[in-house]
This record gives sequence, C-alpha cells and structure tokens, in this order.
Amino acid sequence: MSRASDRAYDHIRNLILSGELSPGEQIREEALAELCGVSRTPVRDALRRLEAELFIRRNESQRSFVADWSLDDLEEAFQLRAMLEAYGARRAAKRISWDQLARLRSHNDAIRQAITASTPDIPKFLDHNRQFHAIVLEAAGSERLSGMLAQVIEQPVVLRTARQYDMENLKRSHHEHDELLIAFDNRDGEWAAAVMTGHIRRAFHAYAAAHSGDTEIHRTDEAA
Amino acid sequence: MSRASDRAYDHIRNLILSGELSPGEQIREEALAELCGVSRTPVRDALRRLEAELFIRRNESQRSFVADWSLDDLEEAFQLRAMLEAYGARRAAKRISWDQLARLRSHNDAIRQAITASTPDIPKFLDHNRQFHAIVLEAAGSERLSGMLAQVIEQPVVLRTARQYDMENLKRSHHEHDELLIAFDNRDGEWAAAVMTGHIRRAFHAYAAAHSGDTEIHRTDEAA
DNA sequence: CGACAGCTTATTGTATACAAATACCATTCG
DNA sequence: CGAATGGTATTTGTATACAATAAGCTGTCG
Repeated sequence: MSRASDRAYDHIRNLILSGELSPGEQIREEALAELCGVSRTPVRDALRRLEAELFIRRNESQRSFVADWSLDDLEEAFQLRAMLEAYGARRAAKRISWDQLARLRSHNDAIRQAITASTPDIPKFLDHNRQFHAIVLEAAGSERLSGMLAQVIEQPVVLRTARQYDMENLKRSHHEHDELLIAFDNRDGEWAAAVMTGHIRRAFHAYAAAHSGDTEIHRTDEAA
Repeated sequence: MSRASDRAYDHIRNLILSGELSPGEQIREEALAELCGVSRTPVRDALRRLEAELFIRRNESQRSFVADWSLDDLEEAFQLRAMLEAYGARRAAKRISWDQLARLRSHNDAIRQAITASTPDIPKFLDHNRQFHAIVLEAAGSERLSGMLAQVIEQPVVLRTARQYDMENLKRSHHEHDELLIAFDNRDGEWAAAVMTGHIRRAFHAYAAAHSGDTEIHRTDEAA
C-alpha cells in the first residue's frame, strides 16, 4: 500500500502490541501523526484499518481508544478462531497442493529445531508457527475466511499467548501440526478439522492457565 | 457517524445493491464524490468501509472495483454464514432475555402475517426477517461475531436471495423461526444451532435453485 | 510488424487549513 | 451545595491543493 499510510499502520499497531499504548487509553489523531511523522490523513486511514481489526474501538462521539478485552471476550475469540481454523483445515485438506504440503513440513521441521535446541528459540517457533497457519489458510483458498481470521488471531492479548507456552505445550503444538499433516496427506477434511479444533483449544487453555492470576476484567466503554 | 461520510457510504452501497454500479466495474473516487455531493475525503472513508465489508475490491495498484462473486464464492459465504449464525444461536440460547424472546415472537408473527396475506408482502417479510436475525445476534452478545456476519450476510447477491423465495420457502422459513423459538424456550443451544444451520442452508439452496441458470462465473482481478 | 521508451493523462495519496462537533471547566442560579 | 448553562479548548470531520504513482498512448527503433 501507500507508504505513509502503511508506516502509520505498522507504527500504531506496534505501539499497541508493545504496550506503549495501554488498553483503554484514548488515542488522538494528531498525537499519532507526530509520532509517525506523517499528517493526520494517513493516520486516520490506519486507524480505520485497526478499528476493523478490533485493535481500536471508538465511542459514540468518534473518539478512539485502544481496545481492552476481558478474559471472557478472549475465550470467545479463541472459540471463533477454533471454529474458523477448523473450517479452513477442512477446506485445505481437499485443496492443498504438494508444494504447500512441502512448505508445511519444512516449517514444522523448523519448529522442531526451535524447541529441541538446548535453549528453545521462542521467536523462531512463533515465526514458523505463524507461517504454518498462514499456509493452511492459503490452501483453504478463501479470502473471506482469511479476513475473518485476521480479526481473531492477531488481537494483542492473543498475540502474547504463545510467549506463555511451556515446553510441554510447545511439543504438543509440534505434534499436532504433524498430525494435521497426516490428515492432509490422506485428504481427510474431517480429521484435519478435528485436529485443528483441538490445537486451538489447547492453545487457549495454555493461555488461560498462564493468565489465571490476571485482573484484566475492565472495559473502556460499552456497546449496545 | 459523520454526516458526509455516512451519506457517501449509504449512497455508494445503494449504487452497488441497485446495480447502477455493476460487478467488476472500476470506481473512481472523484466520480463518486460528485455523485454524492461531497469531497473525496469522505468518499475515501466510505470506500474503506465498503472494502472491509467486501463490497469493493482493490487491485495491486489501489484502484477500486465493485466486487464480483462467483457462485462458488457465494456458496462459501453461505457456509460461513451457516456456521457463524449457528454459533450465534448456540450462544443466544444461553443468554437470551425474556424481552428479546418476546421481540422474536413479535417479528415472526409479522412474518406470518406478511406471507399469509392474499398477496405476500415480501418487503415486510424481508424487514422482519432481518430484524429477527439481528435480535438473535444481539442475544448472542458478541461484537466480533456481529462484525463477521456483516461481512457475509449483506453481500449484494446474498441480499437478493430472499427475493427469490417461493411461497414454499417463505413458509418453511417461518416455521424454522418457530422451531428456533422453542429451542430458545428450552435454552437448548445445540438444538438452536442445528435449526439455524438448516435454516441458512435451505436459504442457500433456494438461492442456488433460483440462480441455476445464471452465468456469473467471472472475476475482475486475482488475489494471491 | 512488434516491442519498448518516454511522455502525457488519469487516479490515488498526502498535507494543510478550516468547519463542525464534543468535552471540559467555570460560573451562576435554584 | 448541586445542577444546569454557557463559553472555551480540544478533537474530529471535510474540503482543497498539490505530490506521487500508475496507466495509456505514441512514436521510434530493432
């Protein structure tokens, strides 16, 4: 896309993900414009996109705030994600190409290397994990589905999830990917969907366990 | 929302739904600005929203086109819609209030009246049908879900679906709503989800039957 | 005859100035 | 003392001018 608008988008998104903008905090277009070194026009553009992706909320009088999700909201996001990714896996099983299968295998190999190293390489795990899921989605071949999953996968709190993985969960994740590959090999959509459902739900419970002490049950504004 | 930006949104949306802008047609911001009687700024805003709702597509060099969906795309939209509305019904069964139940009943009564009149009142049916589904969604209490369904329900071609209903389908639709109400009365989420799944899938087949002769299997541009 | 380079035109992206709307605060009146 | 009202400041919305980019065309060269 356009340069300034994209820079603003990335910049603001990073500010949110890094926590420099805290959940519930109000956002002013001009302040962001200065931070990003662009005018308000591309900032407004970026805010619209981030709003569509639920990173940002707007109250009734158009003021913007960093979205702030409760644990309940988050569990629901995981449920939707499980449902949508399972659907994607079902479609992918019927459509995936040899090339895509090979790429999946390669990423899952990289994941294995990342977690069997003397000190687990979490960033590497996260990167290949992300690409693995992206390829499944690509094989599913549905733009609509891709758009919907974007709304549900990349939420700030969700993104932090994998960093909470303990060794046990990292290994399970790898093995679930393996099982998904076998389901794909057999073009068994139902199997693939079932594996994917479990995969995402396990990730949720890993998150919930890691965050059981958190007190993030407050929201900024209400919706009808 | 803002006045000019909203007017532009409604205006352009209507142009698409009415067919004055045909699927695949290129859209120029300035032309639309003149049509809407506003400047390009709010038009761009509206285009962004319509793009998020998949009414509009953009090619790699940022030119906008009216979205043009194949029958396959459409069936997939129906599948996603069935899945998401079933999920919504499952949630709604656990959360729906007496007031919401009463409103559902009232709308389904209006639907019965609309289709049992000497000449069926299709616009009335469509209006109350839309509100019925909106209340179920409201009872489900998930903004994320609402946003996703908006992407899938209001597609141009989908919107035209109900107009294709024959008398048989109109009656079935009414009875399915009735069954959904009983499932809600019993707080039976699984039943509600099952009824909703069938409800949407029947709607798809009604559409497919009515459009079996159409030759709309062409797309404007490709995506990766 | 085909293709490619360079120019021209069309279209979108960005900045800025100004208008409109909203929130915030102080003051006054009950 | 509290609530309502008014004015001021802050923030967002819109228009417009200009910059950047991409498309289309034409003329030339292989």
